[in-house]
Amino acid sequence: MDNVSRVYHELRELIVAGQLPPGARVAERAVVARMGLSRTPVRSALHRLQQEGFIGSVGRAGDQRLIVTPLTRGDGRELFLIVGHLEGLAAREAASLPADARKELVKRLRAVNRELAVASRTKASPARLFDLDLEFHETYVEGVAGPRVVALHRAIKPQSERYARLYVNVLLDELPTSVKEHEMITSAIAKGNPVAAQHAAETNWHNAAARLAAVIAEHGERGIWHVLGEGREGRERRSL
Amino acid sequence: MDNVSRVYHELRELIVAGQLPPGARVAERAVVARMGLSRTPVRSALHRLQQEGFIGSVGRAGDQRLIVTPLTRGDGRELFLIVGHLEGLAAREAASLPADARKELVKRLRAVNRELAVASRTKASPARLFDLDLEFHETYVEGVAGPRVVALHRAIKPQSERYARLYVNVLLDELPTSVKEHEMITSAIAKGNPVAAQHAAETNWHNAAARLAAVIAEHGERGIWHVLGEGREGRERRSL
DNA sequence: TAGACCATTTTGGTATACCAACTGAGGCTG
DNA sequence: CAGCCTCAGTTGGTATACCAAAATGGTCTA
Repeated sequence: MDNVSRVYHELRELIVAGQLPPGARVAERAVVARMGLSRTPVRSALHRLQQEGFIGSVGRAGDQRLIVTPLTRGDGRELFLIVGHLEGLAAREAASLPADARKELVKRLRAVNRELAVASRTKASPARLFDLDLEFHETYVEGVAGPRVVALHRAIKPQSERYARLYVNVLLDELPTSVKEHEMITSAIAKGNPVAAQHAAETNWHNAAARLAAVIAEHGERGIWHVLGEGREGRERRSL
Repeated sequence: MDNVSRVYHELRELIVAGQLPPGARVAERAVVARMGLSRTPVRSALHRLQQEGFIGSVGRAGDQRLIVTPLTRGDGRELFLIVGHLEGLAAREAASLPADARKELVKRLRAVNRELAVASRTKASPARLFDLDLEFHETYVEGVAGPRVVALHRAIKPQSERYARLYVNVLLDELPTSVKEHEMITSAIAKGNPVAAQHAAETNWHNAAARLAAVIAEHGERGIWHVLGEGREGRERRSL
């Protein structure tokens, strides 16, 4: 399963990073050529990406052509809400942990969130802010929630990152709000209040979904059109 | 993708129905022999089942043996909670629908729940009660929630059914409670109260998870041991 | 010149042969 | 008789050849 994992992760990375733009064609044989493997493992990886929603198919049944899933307003909203509910579940579990484990967790959460606050004030690079936000959320999901929630989270969260990366600059303005919401989650976990923790996490993402929807409504659905704007100068390959 | 789907659904049906007991070995070649296809489509279907959690792997990396996912208390609880949150999301969307669409939906929900109440009082067959409960939940998920939620629901809900089928008799005693909870969901949707609808749906499943955990704690984790009790008379094949 | 039609190419799906790693049982040895 | 070792069988992974259907692009005709 090692080779197919490699293909899976490499392609996923390309998609999340936007180097394979939404709507771009993804052809088995092209991936094969790029990766130097046979079609079999590539095919497995593509199936997995397709099932998880990174890749979609267009055309009727029988013959399907694979494309990178477009980024639409509705899809983004749904994605954020799903992630929010998964993390809500995780937060609930986190707040139900024994007191000492909770204390440990809260300590780590506060540390990360403090770093995020500082980085936000000092206008750190978007990438840095991103990673810190990511780390905060991972902290109360990984190792806390059950294996199924963690697996779903790992599969779905990166898809929400596609949206986040695309609208970074606009979304970063709201970072102070996020920091406050993070503190809400943390303190609910600290108090051992599962309902409040769940609610705080869901609210955080619900707000993010609303912000995203507003941004997309204003700026239009980016990414879909990028594909058509080909023929530019020396960019990296924009399709496979 | 047609052949793959056939294999996928047939195997999934066998697993959910319990004809392939938890822990049973699932060998590619055996499935190939049974289905009369080549390994390629079978392999795809198995990968999908594995990713969704119907099938698990045992043994270290490199060589993995596939088995039907065991039914444990922790896994059941997690599964029920996840489904509950997905349906909570759906219920929330349902309650946010325009008034006329909501009215239509509520009408169908009430009809199904009424049927369920009657069937419960008249001690209808477990299968019938099951299908009605299933239909109720499907009604406010399918066609209401977004495509991603629906897809996740379709992949995960059947796994919770494995538990439900295994503990039918015990779970059916609680059916009147379920009927009441269904009415809570329905009326929240009728009132157009998203928060209440979400909460009602989640509560329904949260209670179900608690009931299931209690039953499993009392009766032990069934299913894992069934596998060992092979060699009996003319049962259908219990492994592939 | 515009439109329709046909051949070529490209696509994903399938079957199959080969491979390395692991399992487990049997025999051999002390 | 116990323990170890070897070897065959089984498993999942990979590469590859073949296939049908659909998109593509060019040409021929009205």
